[in-house]
Amino acid sequence: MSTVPTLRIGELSRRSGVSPELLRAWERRYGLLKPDRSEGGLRLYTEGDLARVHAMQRHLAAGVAAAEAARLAAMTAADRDEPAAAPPALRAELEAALAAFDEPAANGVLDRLFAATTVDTALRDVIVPYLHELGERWERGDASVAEEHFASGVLRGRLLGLSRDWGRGLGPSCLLACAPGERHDLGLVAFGLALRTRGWRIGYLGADTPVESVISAASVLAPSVVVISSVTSERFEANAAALRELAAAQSLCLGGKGAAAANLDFEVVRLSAGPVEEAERLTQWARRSR
Amino acid sequence: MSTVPTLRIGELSRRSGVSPELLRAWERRYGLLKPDRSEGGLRLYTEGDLARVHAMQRHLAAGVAAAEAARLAAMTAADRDEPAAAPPALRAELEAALAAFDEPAANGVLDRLFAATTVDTALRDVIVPYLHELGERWERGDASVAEEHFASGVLRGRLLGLSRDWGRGLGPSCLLACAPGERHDLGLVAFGLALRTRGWRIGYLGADTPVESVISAASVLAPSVVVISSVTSERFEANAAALRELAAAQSLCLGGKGAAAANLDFEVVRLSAGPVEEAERLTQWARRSR
DNA sequence: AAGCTTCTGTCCAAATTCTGTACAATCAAA
DNA sequence: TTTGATTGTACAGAATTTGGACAGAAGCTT
Repeated sequence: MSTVPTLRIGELSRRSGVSPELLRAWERRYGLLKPDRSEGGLRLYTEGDLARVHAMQRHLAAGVAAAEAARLAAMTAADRDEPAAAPPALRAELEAALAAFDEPAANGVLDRLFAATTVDTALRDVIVPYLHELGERWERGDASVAEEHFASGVLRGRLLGLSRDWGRGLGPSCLLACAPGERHDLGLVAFGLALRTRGWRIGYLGADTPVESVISAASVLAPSVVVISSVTSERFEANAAALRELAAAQSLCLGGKGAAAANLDFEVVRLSAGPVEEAERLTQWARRSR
Repeated sequence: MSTVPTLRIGELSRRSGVSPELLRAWERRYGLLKPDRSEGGLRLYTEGDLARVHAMQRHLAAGVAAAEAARLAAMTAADRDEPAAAPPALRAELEAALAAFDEPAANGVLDRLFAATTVDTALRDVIVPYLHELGERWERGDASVAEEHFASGVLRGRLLGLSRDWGRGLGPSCLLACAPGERHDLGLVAFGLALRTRGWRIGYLGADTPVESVISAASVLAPSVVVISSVTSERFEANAAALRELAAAQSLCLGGKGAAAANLDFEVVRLSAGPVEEAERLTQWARRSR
């Protein structure tokens, strides 16, 4: 539900009929909205915030006290962020189709998924969990290499299709690469897509990228942030020296499951939760520190 | 980018209704436009720039703050209206865009390419030659790893986009995989697309696939032909035993540059010319042996 | 060369928004 | 009735955003 924050308080007031003073009061007293800020500190709201204000107004009109109404409005918004029926069923269908090497069926499921929900939700509730589970089955020996290859191919095609023109725009830019030797790139692509919906420009180098190559690409693209991803911490530790050098020159983050456990002798931001969650976190951080 | 840069600021102002001062302010403050310059330094705009200004105006009219409107306008890819150009020129443009890590520009070139010609021609005259040359530059040390990764990512996204539903249909089916250890999958994807235009059904396992995985996938999909690809002959030779076994059970072809030179102790069809040419050859063969 | 346009750089002013505090009306409980 | 919390509103003074203006130099057209 999160779109790019664009509306200032006056416009939100005009669209909702709630005075700017009251909007600020609701934010201060109940935390109803948590708008991003412009460089100069002006509040920037999303369409989703407008929906939340409308919910607040409905509850007020029904006679609910303001504090309660705010709580309810926040609840309904949270509900909407996790749409109910579709995703779990779709995830099972997707899994069945891919296990049967049935590419058209898998694409049909993905069609319905993307038609019914946002990229964020599709990634968070279906694709990433599916990849997670595939990885676990793989570790247990329950998934064949063939299945893993086939599924990766289908999903990579769809996700890269969505990545179309993700390098375009004016937002902060992020250079993405997998650590040397790392071949699991789909989580990184998902992360890139989640960043894209938040207004970022993406530069993508893909699987198994030497750190020097990241450095050389960064010198051309001058990204706001560089993110290097790996599922195992060893790939970070084996390149600690080069990574430290990169961290000195660039704003660097490490991502993927391996980021949390990596034992490194320098400070670095680690993004080891889900792609969508970390994209949100990185976006907040970028807004604060620009 | 989009048309020949020809409009000066006054003309752009007249067509958009935005004052020259404001156009310059938008450029300076938000980077909305990045016009080329005449020899004397005058700004020269394209039709695409006009579209971008119009997008900016739409967002402003919707009440979005100017800074955010510029961001949105730059994210929209409304500016594409390109004159058709000959493949050789497009190949050079593609190379330049990818060398500069300019993904939107590369996609613009590919858009024009696929709009102006068939998949076959695009693959044969632009994509495959480009990959060829990238490989040669890489061997000479003239292409950076970063460039190779970035270019692969962009092209993989486009080609896999075209691969949509290539497993559907009634024609002969072909299972594709790269040999174990082989990472260059784009030629194989191109081959799959060329087969697809000739009516084949494609099952795709992608890079670095163990031969046993190919066998297990083949047992599910029961393809008419299995094609395994590698750019070096060693990857075939190292798996000779497994390949012979596979060749006994399945109609097998070896593809890629490594297929011609591979020293093997059993008979196997080798497809080592270009993807499009070999797709044609394989299709003829399938017709005859049916 | 004349006349128009465009260049860069700087300044300005109106509108909007910011934070923080204050205040009146309402309402439930003491 | 009194008391205190809740809630919508108001305002002051500073800061931000944004469109516009202008000067002097330089490019472009005829």
